[in-house]
Amino acid sequence: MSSFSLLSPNIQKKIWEMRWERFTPIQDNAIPIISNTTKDVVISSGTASGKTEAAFLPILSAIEESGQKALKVIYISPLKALINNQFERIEKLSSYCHLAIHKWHGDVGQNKKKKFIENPTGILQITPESIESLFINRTTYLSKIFGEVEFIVIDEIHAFLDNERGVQLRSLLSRMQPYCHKRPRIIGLSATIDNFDFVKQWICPDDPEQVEIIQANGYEKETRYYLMHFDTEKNAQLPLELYEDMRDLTKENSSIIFCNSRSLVEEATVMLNRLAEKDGLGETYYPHHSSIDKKEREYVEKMMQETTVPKGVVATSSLELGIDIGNVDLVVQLDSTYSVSSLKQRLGRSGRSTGSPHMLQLYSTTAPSLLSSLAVMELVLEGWVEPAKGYALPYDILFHQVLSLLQEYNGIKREELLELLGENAVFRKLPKEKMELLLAHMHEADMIERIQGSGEYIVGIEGERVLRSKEFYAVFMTPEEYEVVSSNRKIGTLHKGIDISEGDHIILAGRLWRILQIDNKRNKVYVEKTVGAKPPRFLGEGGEIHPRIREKMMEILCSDEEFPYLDGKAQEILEDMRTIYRIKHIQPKQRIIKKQREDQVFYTFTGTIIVGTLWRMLQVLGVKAKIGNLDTLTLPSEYNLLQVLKTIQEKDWDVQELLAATPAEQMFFSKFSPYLPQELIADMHIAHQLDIEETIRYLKRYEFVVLGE
DNA sequence: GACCTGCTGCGGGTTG
Repeated sequence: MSSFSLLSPNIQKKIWEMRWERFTPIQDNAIPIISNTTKDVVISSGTASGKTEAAFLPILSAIEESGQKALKVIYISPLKALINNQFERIEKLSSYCHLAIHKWHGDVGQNKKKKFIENPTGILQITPESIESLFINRTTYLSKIFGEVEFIVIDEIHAFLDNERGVQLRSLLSRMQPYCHKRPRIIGLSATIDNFDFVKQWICPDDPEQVEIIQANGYEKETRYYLMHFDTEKNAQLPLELYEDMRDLTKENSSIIFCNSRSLVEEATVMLNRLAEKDGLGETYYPHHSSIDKKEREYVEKMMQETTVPKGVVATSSLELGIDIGNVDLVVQLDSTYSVSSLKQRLGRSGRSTGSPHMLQLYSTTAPSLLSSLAVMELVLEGWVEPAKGYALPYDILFHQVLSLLQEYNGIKREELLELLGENAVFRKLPKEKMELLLAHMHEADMIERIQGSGEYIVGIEGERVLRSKEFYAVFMTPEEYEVVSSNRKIGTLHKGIDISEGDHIILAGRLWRILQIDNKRNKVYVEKTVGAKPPRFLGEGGEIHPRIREKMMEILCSDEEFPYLDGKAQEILEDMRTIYRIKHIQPKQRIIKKQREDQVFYTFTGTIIVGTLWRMLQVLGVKAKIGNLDTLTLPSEYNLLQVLKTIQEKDWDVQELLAATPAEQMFFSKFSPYLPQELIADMHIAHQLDIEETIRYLKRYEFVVLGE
């Protein structure tokens, strides 16, 4: 235990008390670097590898004394639930150190917040949105809170790398800096990710090379996995045999059953409980997704932690991040995930104790889903994950942060504002003239005003309206919802915009309900218990699929490789899909266009952004195409597609042409984009949705083969 | 062709 001697006596005492025999590999690697250097650190490894302790043991040792007088550590989490989980964990570790630990998020009462503000010491656990609220509502306390901070720990940092929420958080970290006596060290905790260069840049843009990456060396748990296929007709309910198989598998094991939609979670829960009832066991499966009431979800989480008999939780990605539901034996994935990192994270949730293997059961219900499941699983086995790439162009968050900054400074000179933005890690690279354009636009719309005389900017009348809303703090979009209520008990929510009527029967939170009344004014739906119902629909958007997954699918189609983890039916379906590729000797460097009687289908096998760009290019050339399942392009057979693709390749594309062909309702859209001038929305659309260079490279890289009827 | 995340201050009412 070489790391042991680096820790303070009180922490050592705690470790003796907990009877730890050894540190995990990640802890052994992290403790010396956090203790003996002043570097920023990323600790990257799977769930349950002891990352929290790897960071907090040395941090608590370092701040044990000074932390009793001032706030020394800010722990930032993407989830309130994670803060609540980690609160107990960190409190336990620090029980001999006399350090205060404070929770601050939307569910924490005003009294506790007031108490902390008056005497900020020790450790603060907080969400990005609540940090935003400090800058807006507690401006006079910022020096007192941030002045002595030495460590900023960011949990699940991978959840912040590619989205607007991460831009907001990174901006807030930059905004903290002027209040801190010295730059706090940033410690990121992450699931396994790729592209560490990007992460280093994110953490410390001024000196990325000083950031140290710590990974567990080599040791990986044994993984057992199996894929079964149950062919299902389009839009039909999943076959009973599938549910029976799933029931058998989860009868004697605790499990998480991941589904790709909330509706399916509801359907599967009811079906599995019916089967369990036949065994005389009653309710042993519980649904978990974001449209189920929070209290109900917390009950399920707690019950999973404490149960001694095998139970199953049927979930969406709501259980993908580190919410503690205890250990489960088995993870089931119903149809392919949309990303490799998602499957990897889900897989990591199985394995009851350190000795027992990860267990994963994949099911597929359609041929394309089988192929995708296989590709994603093979990429997990190869150790590949989607690389972090960031949020392309953050003008929407710039708008948001300008309002928040004006509130924070309560009047600021134009030059000072531009200087602050120029120092901000996420806005510094934006062109000056675009920033000026945004300020002029905000001024014109009364979002901001200039005080006569001093010329300082302040929040304008319209800006107040945006800033003073509780919707302001979070930068991501949320759908409008009804609250579903039964005799004064909250059950969950339904999306507005989905067709529902009084008298409809729905499944929600694993139970069957009849809709009594829809109150559009109060956004409430009143229900009563019933029998016989279908799950409701929810709104959703298609996401982005990385090209590598599609390429892998094509490689699988073109090879003879056998996958021993497939059942007979899956092998049969795969062989079926492979036939035409074998007969025509198709290679992975080729892509095929199947001519049919009335149309032709182009099997692109590349990522969504490239297909989207290609589709827009076809439109500019007057070629009408439809994007279908698996990102295929279907177009009338009269076109000579080979000729068209050649034209696209040789044309000198101007992105403005593609933009001009894009109707307003298909332009980039986010929570704050409606407040931007057209020019900046267009810039964002280009940066986020179009990739001419990659699309041309794709066309050059592959050979396209036309197959007849 | 989907999923997930977050939130102030204040006024008015209710509950222990």
